[in-house]
Amino acid sequence: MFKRVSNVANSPTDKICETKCSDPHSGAAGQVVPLAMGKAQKMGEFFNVLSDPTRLRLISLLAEEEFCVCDLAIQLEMTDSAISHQLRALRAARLVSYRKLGRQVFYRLHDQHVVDLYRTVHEHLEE
Amino acid sequence: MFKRVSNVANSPTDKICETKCSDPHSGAAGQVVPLAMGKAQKMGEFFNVLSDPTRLRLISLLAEEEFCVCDLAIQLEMTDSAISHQLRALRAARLVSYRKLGRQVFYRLHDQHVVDLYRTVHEHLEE
DNA sequence: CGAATACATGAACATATCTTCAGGTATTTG
DNA sequence: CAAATACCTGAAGATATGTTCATGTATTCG
Repeated sequence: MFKRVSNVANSPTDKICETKCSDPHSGAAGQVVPLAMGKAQKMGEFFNVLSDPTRLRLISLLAEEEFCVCDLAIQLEMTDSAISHQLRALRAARLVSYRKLGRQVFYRLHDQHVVDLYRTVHEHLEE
Repeated sequence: MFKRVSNVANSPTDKICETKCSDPHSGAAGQVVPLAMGKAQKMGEFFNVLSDPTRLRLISLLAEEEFCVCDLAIQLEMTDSAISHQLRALRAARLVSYRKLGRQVFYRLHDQHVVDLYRTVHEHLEE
């Protein structure tokens, strides 16, 4: 009993609060397993892309229509470079697509799913 | 024409790419306004809380049932302190509620909305 | 072709973030 | 009451992040 099962990271002095899940390996009833590390990492990275104000403002514009980098920079009153860096992050997360037209690059949201998520949270915070 | 309207932050040498939004103040047709700075900040903070793997794993557990701090620490194989710090962040964001029972504190998700958002994104990343 | 424009990129710097460590409070138990 | 337990908190250190600056590439135009 009270085995901590190689709980390496825990405090030096093992404590005893076995409310309902003392030994995860005892095939008890309420088997609740946390999200796996890898998936938690991926999911965190996804939310992290949405955690920057500049990127959210870009998304708010692209939710309306397509824009080239320069216009985005003008509307947000930031340098082309800063915008380009952030668009790079949005591209890496596959949240935006783009098409080249001459020397301009027009960005748009990759799919409706992003817009839905954005609007859902936007409304949720309007309280 | 070509007024940049106090575009202080932009590059030193003003450039000229007036695709469709040169002067936001000219009451033109496609009036697209970015998300306000303040709201973008708030929204970013919200997503930021969900951008940490540990907090997401906590949410994944609390989506199933109520847990005390110690049990959460055991399941995630982390120190009570680390968990407590993260629960503090989740509390500040009003994502979790808690009730004290003796010397234990049981946490639960504040409302179903969080669970919905978590599950939506979770499924979205399962591709 | 050469200059200007539109965009991308790497390095650097300042700032933010997360875990650990060392304590501190409150409740329970012997 | 004293010790142990459950949890909280501030400071510190390592790491991650975002903007700026300087530069590079590609396209257009004179």
